[in-house]
Amino acid sequence: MYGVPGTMAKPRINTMKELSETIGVSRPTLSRYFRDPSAVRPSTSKKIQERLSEVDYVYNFLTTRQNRKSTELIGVIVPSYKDLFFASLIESIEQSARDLGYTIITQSSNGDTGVEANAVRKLRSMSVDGAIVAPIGVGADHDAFAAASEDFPLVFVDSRPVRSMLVADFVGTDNTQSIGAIVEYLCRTGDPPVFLGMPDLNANAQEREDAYRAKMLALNHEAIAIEPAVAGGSWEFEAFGYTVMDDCFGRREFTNSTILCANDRVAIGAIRAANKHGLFPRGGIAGGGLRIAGHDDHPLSQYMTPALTTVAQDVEGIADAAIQLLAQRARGGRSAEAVEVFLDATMKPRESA
Amino acid sequence: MYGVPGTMAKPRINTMKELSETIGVSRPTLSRYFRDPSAVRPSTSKKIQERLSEVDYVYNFLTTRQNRKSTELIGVIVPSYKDLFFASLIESIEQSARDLGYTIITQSSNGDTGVEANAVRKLRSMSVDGAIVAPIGVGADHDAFAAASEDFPLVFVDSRPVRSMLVADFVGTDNTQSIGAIVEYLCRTGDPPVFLGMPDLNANAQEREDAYRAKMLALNHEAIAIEPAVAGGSWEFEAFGYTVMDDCFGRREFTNSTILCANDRVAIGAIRAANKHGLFPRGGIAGGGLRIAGHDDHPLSQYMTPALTTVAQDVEGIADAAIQLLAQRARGGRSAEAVEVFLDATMKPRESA
DNA sequence: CCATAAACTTTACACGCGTCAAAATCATGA
DNA sequence: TCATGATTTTGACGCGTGTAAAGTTTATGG
Repeated sequence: MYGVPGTMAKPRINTMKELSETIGVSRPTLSRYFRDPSAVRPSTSKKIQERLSEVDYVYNFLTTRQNRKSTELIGVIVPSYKDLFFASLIESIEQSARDLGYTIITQSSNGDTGVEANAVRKLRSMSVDGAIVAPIGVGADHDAFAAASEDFPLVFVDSRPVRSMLVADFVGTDNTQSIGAIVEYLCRTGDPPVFLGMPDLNANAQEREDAYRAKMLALNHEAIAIEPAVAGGSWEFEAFGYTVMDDCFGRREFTNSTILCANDRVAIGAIRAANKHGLFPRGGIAGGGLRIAGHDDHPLSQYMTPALTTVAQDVEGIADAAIQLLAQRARGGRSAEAVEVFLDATMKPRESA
Repeated sequence: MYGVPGTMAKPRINTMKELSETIGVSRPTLSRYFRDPSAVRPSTSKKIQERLSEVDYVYNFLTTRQNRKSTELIGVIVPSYKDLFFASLIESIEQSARDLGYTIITQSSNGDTGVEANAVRKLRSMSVDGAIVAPIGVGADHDAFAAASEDFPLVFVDSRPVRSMLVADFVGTDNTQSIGAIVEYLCRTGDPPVFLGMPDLNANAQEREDAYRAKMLALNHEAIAIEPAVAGGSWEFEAFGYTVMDDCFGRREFTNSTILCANDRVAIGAIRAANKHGLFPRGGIAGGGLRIAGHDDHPLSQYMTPALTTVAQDVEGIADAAIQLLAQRARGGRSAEAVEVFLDATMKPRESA
């Protein structure tokens, strides 16, 4: 089937043994060539290379990985694909990994700790060299992670596993710095902000609120957290932000405030609520009354109206640091001490605050 | 490292042989048990199950797949993770696949045909049972796909491969129906729309414009496509939509038109441009003048201001149909004829038009 | 042309599991 | 208790590749 007009297919070679016969070198030599082309004599290397281009040979991924001491596989688990922050993270991880010759196995835990545990188990069964996990946090399967960390290095990103889970590497944004920066900015440019948290699904929820309170205290302002009228157990952050603020604005509360949201997706929902209530009159530009700010620099935040003022996480930096750390651990090059890498976020002042 | 306080780890079992010894059954019996627990005597099944819960055994994924006739691996290739349409698609695919016992290998081609070809090659090396590909289209590596389709069934989703590439299965939205529906809606509720295309990166670009022209013709209206002032070679659709319309609106063109965008991401950029120019005065709600509509029902489209009127693709339906089709092909249950499944999209009238 | 080292070939075993055939054991009913 | 059939065990081979040891060929320098 699948007729391919106009091209004649190269002869298909299925195994390395077969290939070695048609190419005229021994199988071990081929094996060495694939591991490192410069490990064989230049004339041989050239010969292999030439014949290789004339046939259609694909190495057997499964078998090679089984027999290598290292599978060069790295697992990635995120709570959701449908979150552009995680999507950006995966894209960066895939690129950084490609450069180092790693293959990425991505899985979504779908915000479900059971699915997350299964994903971790699958990574164990695949003998990955390491895993990068953006954890769910609340209700995580302690044992699954503990067992996995016996098998391979584990680097948490975005948010740290909840307290007392296990001591492991972490790469992420320093919430104290990032929230501190935007609180400072907001206080400097207008009213001190109130805080709209995110659903309590991972450590960032608490950390960012704590960072907000600390900075407000340091700046001698009263910290005020908006009490959500709805239970926030879901990862639908926009809906959360919208519902909570629609409720507030409906009661004419916070309609003239500066609102710092725990992340951009919540902020996008909040902006939507504000626009519904007509609270950004000047063509969408904040004008001294209501202001809304976020956290993360979500790819669409600049397309909101008003364009969302936020702090940008260094996604590429996080991805790169996580991969590097994993690679070092895999080579046994790091101390046994858990490493925590905190990257700075940078202010993105735009229209909304 | 990674001290785990308070829990005593179960004894680690590495191989099936080891497991069979500690459990007291033979290895082949275990193998049969894992394939189908009901294939062994109930008493044996129970015994295995009990002992299994007392130890920490993970099967070797790599080895099992190597030896099975079917790897139960399905590859997925998308042009980008940072596009919520594809992200939704992947999430749905992963779920549908999970139900059928498949493991998904996801890769992003990053809008690069070279990367796409490599991804296809990797899937071949992994001996996947099949692959679901949202193709780039323009400049695709014909040979890579042709070779792959010799190895395993290939289902294209979202957009069909460019003409003459190869005859393969397709699952996606019927652009004629979806564009037709929204053109009809727009004509019925206001001015007939002009069309703002998407960068010419896959078949949808041309198909949707064709569908627009056909429907306009059928409705006896003049078809007008906005000529983009910028070259649109990138997947940054929001930037494309914003730049093109910012340019138009700056010249006071189309400021009072109904604009149908080829997809929501373009529309989001266009809305941003409109808001920048103050073209949605009534608190963001379209009021008979400028109207903007999209295509896809991007997860954030309802949070735009004005909320984006669009047509929703049946993402779950696409994912499910693709997996089902692949599963049937893998079992050899389908004819050799290429199958094309077209799903209907549903109108999502909101505020923007 | 020969000594020497580098590169190669040959041969062999390993990895962990699927799978098959033959032998041994078990459960069931008469 | 025994015959019978179902289940399990034993032993073996296969998958495609990594890898090591031992022997053979090739390149290099004198």
